[in-house]
Amino acid sequence: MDRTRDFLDDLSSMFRALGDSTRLGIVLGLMDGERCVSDLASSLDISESSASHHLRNLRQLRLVKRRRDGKKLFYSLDDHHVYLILTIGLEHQAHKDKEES
Amino acid sequence: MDRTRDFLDDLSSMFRALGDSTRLGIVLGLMDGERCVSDLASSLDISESSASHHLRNLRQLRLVKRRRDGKKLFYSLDDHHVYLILTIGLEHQAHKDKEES
DNA sequence: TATACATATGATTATATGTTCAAGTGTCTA
DNA sequence: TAGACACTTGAACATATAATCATATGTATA
Repeated sequence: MDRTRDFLDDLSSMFRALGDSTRLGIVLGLMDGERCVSDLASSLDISESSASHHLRNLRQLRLVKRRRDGKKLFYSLDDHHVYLILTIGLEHQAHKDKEES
Repeated sequence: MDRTRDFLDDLSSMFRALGDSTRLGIVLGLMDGERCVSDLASSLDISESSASHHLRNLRQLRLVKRRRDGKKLFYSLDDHHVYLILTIGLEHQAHKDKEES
């Protein structure tokens, strides 16, 4: 009955999902709007299979959602919080980079 | 010369650091203020060695900082962005939990 | 300065995770 | 309805990572 543990596990899973540079590239690529798999794969220079695996991971954690249009599946960020977390992460990183120079 | 890649690697490293439930427990435990290693270790029910390893990881990424007072080392969050990211993460998770019920 | 305390570090090992490849599913169009 | 497209899935493998244990370091105090 340890909800604290589950909560920690769930939240850390979300951060872990963003903790892979390929997946992070994907979600950052979705900040401007929806994209289909082949588009993401080619712009990130990864295989469609790899993109698909990562998108599955992100979708299971409800970080992204998708809709079908014909043969294509368009992915987008699922929730405003995801956008916020990414924005602050970007700020944090920019701030660190500035300090280092 | 690929700064984009480095930027992605650095940012994903930060998220990855928060993507382990033990480390996440540590930083959440620091949201209320500084704590020493033995204190963190006992409250999270982990060994001091494990706590120390994780704190080292977090410190290398500049997510936490420390100060010495006598024999003890007091750790705290390094930067306001870290606090913000955690806050939004907590909100996101609470929001998801609510939807699920 | 010897001892205890608080923490750090390095090596080892077991597990988790990302990538790849081959095969499968769903959708459109000729 | 056959073929092409767009994507998904599962298995296999290689690498990354966390936990543990033994040892080392830094600090206070008797």
